[in-house]
Amino acid sequence: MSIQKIIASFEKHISLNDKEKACLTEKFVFKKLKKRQFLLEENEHANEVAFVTSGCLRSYSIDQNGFEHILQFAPESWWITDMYSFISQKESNLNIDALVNSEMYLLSRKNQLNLFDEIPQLERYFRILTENALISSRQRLVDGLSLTAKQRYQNFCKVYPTLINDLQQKQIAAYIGVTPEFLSKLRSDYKI
Amino acid sequence: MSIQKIIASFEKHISLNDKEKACLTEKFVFKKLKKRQFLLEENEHANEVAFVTSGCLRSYSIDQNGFEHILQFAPESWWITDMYSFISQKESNLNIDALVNSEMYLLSRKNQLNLFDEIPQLERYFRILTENALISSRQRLVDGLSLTAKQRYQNFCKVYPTLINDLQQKQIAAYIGVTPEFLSKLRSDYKI
DNA sequence: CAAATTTCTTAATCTACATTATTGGAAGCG
DNA sequence: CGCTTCCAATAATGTAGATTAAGAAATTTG
Repeated sequence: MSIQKIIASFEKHISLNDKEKACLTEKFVFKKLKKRQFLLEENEHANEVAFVTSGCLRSYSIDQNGFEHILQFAPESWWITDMYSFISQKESNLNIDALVNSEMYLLSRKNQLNLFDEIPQLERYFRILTENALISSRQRLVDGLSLTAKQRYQNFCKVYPTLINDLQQKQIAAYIGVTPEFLSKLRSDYKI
Repeated sequence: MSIQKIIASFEKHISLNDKEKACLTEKFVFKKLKKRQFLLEENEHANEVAFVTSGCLRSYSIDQNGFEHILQFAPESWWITDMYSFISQKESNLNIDALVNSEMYLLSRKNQLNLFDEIPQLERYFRILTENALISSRQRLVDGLSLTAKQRYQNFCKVYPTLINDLQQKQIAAYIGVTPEFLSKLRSDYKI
């Protein structure tokens, strides 16, 4: 069953006995989204974090001029939520939607906090997960400040080789921080 | 004693008994840095995380053209390290130095991991700390993609009103991602 | 305290990337 | 199956912010 993918993810960092696994799995709720459907919209509350078992989601903000800026892609076996809203339980500034038909398991903040008390190893898992997310977010900040658009694109191709084929160019553009037109130019220069 | 500032920081998120506090404090090592001295240099290993009790540190990377890009300021009661090197124990890409004479307590990764086992509440504290750091890092990413340089400067003034007086303009410029010349222009436009 | 160094300001010029517009092709849809 | 909507490519023009330079103010150092 696909919920095994969550267990597998946990067991990369911690070990769980059968009782703990049973306790865990009943806290998750299965959900399907069709392409373009939302998991979360701006001004809603992010009550859950999602573990994607198939497909691909993205989180993004929309600026004053209506442009989308993508914060995160979540393909299979990735977690996604609006961390700010999830933790503070305040209104979200982000949108999360499905780029293709997708399946996922949802864990509410309340259930997550209960799990932290019941299974301290789980708090360790999420501590490690968050540390790694922070490292990559900080690296992306440095890249945004140091690299040209072309270098950021080449970097993206190197870091996410599997995503490159599945994503539209406008999604990649909205992630690396350029217009689709300019990314198209970069790619055509690159071919020559 | 200034190590009380660490305890105070812990107690914002978790509660500790006297025995735990004693166990804790003996794991920290006091350190002073004079202005411009390094806590960490590129290619070294970040073996410790620092809790600043006075002064101000910064972490930054140096790009191909020799320009500095600041990732984080750490004034009093903030933590700072190169998370990537600290966790992976690989070579750091960052530098950390003191902007003014500073005092701090260092906690080694080894001691930190031991503390996580001895005092599970401490793992909770660092989980929360890392969650908050991730939220602000992601917000900064969005701001970098959505806002103009002027908006980022105004934002910085709003979010870090206490830092504005203590920091040189070139440090603020290296944080918000503009040249010192352009920040100077922004500020003169702003006054009129 | 004077010299040296660093930082800030101002201004002219330059460029990486945005904006706008047009076209052709692919994908969704009734 | 044709119609519509979306997406990628190309190109002309525009602009936020970089670069360069040089003098003034502040800070450091001997």
